[in-house]
Amino acid sequence: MHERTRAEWRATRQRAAVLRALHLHDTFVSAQSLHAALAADGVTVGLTTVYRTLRLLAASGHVDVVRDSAGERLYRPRPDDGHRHYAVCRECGLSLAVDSDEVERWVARIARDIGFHAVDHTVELTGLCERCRPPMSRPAAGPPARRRTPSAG
Amino acid sequence: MHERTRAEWRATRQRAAVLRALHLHDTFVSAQSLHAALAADGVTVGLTTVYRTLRLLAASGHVDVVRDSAGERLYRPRPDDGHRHYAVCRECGLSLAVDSDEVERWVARIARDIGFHAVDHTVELTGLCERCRPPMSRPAAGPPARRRTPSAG
DNA sequence: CAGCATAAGACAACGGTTTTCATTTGCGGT
DNA sequence: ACCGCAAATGAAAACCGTTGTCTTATGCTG
Repeated sequence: MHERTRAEWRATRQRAAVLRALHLHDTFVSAQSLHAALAADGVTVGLTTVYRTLRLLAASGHVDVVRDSAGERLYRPRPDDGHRHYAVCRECGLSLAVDSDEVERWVARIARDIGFHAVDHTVELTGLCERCRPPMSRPAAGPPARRRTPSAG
Repeated sequence: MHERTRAEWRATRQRAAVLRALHLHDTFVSAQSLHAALAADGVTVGLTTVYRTLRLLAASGHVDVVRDSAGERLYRPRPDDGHRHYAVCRECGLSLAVDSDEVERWVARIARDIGFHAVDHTVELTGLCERCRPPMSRPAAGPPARRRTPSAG
């Protein structure tokens, strides 16, 4: 079978839109938020298509995926440096890439110790960023950052 | 208000059953598996009650919760030593408690570095245990361990 | 430009979990 | 031991994110 190297990624208005919207965010976003943002921008893309596109992007390693506490998948374009671990503020959604060499090494060692193969790992840090201080005894240090689900402006 | 220290955990047949069933397993189990196992044992407990009980146990820190790749919650009683991290075999469900001091320290340091407060972390290792070697070039070294969803025998 | 495989979109289906609400039941007070 | 009530149970429906189905539309390649 002499398959010519045909384009494995067809360029469509919708995919471009999803990509663009995705890159407008500095935080992890859910498929639904993205769809809503698109719609709010007057761009009509089917929810199904958003899901499909994100799934493709995730499968091809172009975006990172985390799960929030409710089990919802949140997406974010993977930065050039290949970072794969983040600390996510559970108040405003701010996500910071985190130096993860140490965990990688730790995981590798554990895997060897217990005789596990093909070990995959999930490391998720959630907390409150500096702007979203804990509610207890808050000295009113400015308003907390906005919540996720941005207006995609 | 002079509240007598009243039992904040009412003893019921159902809760005892869920607890007992939970402790019969050496692996993480889903609420549904547990419910099925109970039923197979002739113990009738509503699925709702299983969910509720597990939620309570998780909230009070008596069980650990992980999420499988499908987003399903899996539960396991927390051992006395307070371990909270496991390596789970994605083939047979075998779970091994893992020395997690190093991650704890790592998490604490990261939290300090980036200025996050009240940081919570999820560390999940999934792989193939020794009995469930990778399918590629397997030397037929005995059958893989049974899958999860045990018969609660 | 034609043909066709791929993609989009609307909608239904799915699966796990939670809510609802009427009914039952532990448990503390008397 | 009995009462009463808040807490717990359970069946069914609601929920919600996600995926499947199937028809129509549309890039792409020849």
